[in-house]
Amino acid sequence: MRLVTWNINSVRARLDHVEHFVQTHDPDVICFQETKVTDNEFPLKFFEKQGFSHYEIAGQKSYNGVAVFSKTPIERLEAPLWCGKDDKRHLAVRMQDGTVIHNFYIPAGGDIPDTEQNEKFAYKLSFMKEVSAWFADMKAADNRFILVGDLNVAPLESDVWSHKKLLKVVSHTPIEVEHMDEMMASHDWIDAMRHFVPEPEPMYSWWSYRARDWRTSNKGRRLDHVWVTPALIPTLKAMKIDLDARGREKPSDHAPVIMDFDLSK
DNA sequence: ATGCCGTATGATATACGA
Repeated sequence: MRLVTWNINSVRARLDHVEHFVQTHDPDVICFQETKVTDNEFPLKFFEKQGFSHYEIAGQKSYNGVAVFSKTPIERLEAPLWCGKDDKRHLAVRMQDGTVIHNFYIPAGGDIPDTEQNEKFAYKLSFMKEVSAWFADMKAADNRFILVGDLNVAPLESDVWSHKKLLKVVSHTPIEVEHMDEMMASHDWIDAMRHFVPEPEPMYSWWSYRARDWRTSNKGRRLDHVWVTPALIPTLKAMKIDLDARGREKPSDHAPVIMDFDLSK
């Protein structure tokens, strides 16, 4: 099973990118974040043509929005209204074999890493707190859960181009890393990307649009994640961050992350 | 990295991203 997570930064602005990606990599399931479109405006016919007959979408106008497309049937699961907001940042689905996929778009958190001065930062931390409590409540040793998405935190030193320079930059501050550590501990989540690229090897999935030459300067951050519960560790087969997608004309600022599983194990 | 950019919107400026 080939699973992809991709912050697409507007699905309608990126259909040619999706088509090229699907033809090149043939994923079975794609989890999108930042679709930026209401459900009734979603280009569903395009995805059906690409071979994805099964989907769940949760969108709104302009901001946020998540979607899951699958070649095999998926069933949507109930999930909370995080922080009391219907912000379209989470979709939970179950595949036919019982594996559950959680697709998240965690709030970016604004510019100032201070909960007093910046309510977006407070919202980001509260969101992570609520997610942690929710997963802690449903913890069971045999759960086969996958959590993917744009989590908007680069927790490790080697997840950013300069640990020192980003310590006070939202996405890599110690308080955010603490909240992410708590989230990981809440269900014994394993960082499946780091399973394949251990520290201290740098690993990034996002590069700012503002860099003149993102590939050469390589001032990236690893904001996109694939986590699995311990029962799924033996099923992990391969991982790739598709830098080619980031290098195409008018790309998303996030690269797709591809994870291959052997779920028969 | 407070920026050299990009997306969306009853838009010709503004909110948001990170």
